[in-house]
Amino acid sequence: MDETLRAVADPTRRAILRLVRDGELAAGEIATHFPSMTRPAVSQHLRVLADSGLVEVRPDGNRRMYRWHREGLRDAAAFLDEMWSDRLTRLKIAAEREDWPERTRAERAEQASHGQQRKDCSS
Amino acid sequence: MDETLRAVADPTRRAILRLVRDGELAAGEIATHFPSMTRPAVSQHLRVLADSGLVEVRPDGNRRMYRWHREGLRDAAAFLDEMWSDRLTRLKIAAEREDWPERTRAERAEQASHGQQRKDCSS
DNA sequence: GATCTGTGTAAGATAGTGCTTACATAGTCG
DNA sequence: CGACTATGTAAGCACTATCTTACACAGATC
Repeated sequence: MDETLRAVADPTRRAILRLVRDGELAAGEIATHFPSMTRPAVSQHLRVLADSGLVEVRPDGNRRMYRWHREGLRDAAAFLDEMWSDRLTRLKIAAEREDWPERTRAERAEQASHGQQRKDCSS
Repeated sequence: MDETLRAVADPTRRAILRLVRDGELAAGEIATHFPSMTRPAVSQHLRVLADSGLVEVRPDGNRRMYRWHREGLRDAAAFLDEMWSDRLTRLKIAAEREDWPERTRAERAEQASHGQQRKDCSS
């Protein structure tokens, strides 16, 4: 998840993600969208995105086609939702679990880091 | 937004955010949660979080109280929602705007970087 | 097979991050 | 005031990130 968030923190990489979000594009095609930067630089960004699971690669003859991989953002989205939900919501959840917030503040911080899927609200 | 995402990409800083999410804590109090690291290191993390707008600071006598600032994550959340929403949803939005996707792929990638608020679905 | 095209990788320069120790500063309390 | 407490800042160091140029290599094409 560190890797994912760090990957997404770069504006060039976010722009690449938007380019490949709907359909796949060849590496060179992607590179032409960034005339201010050399092709190898773009290639390295693509590698970072692929390593963090944000895009998938498919060889096509000579070329390598990149496409957006939705699941790559799942953990990051889960973190944001966890942070975003308000105190009342989380208190209610805690109450349903018969947890007592004061006792579990640290524990929840711990457990929340590796479970919990995103509430799907837009797809 | 780069700054925000980069701030959140660090696991120590995410842990700090969870600590101050519900109520404010003094810097020293926060530092005690990270025995593996010196107090100045934590102080520097707090500075990064404050600079990126993810926490707010309030002097209290001798101490400095930190608390979670929800709006700090807004742009980051908006980006995730933009990426997360599926092709059909975005096509529908484009249709309502009378945009034609093929023509506007690059344009949307451009404009999407600085508008659009998050659909609030958990608070 | 020779060559062109598309693409990744290596090496190196430069800048940035994240820690540590040592120090500075501001408020509190006797 | 003087000492104690809470905290930020400075300097330095190791490590990492992000570029560039030069090169390697696989697949297409003649």
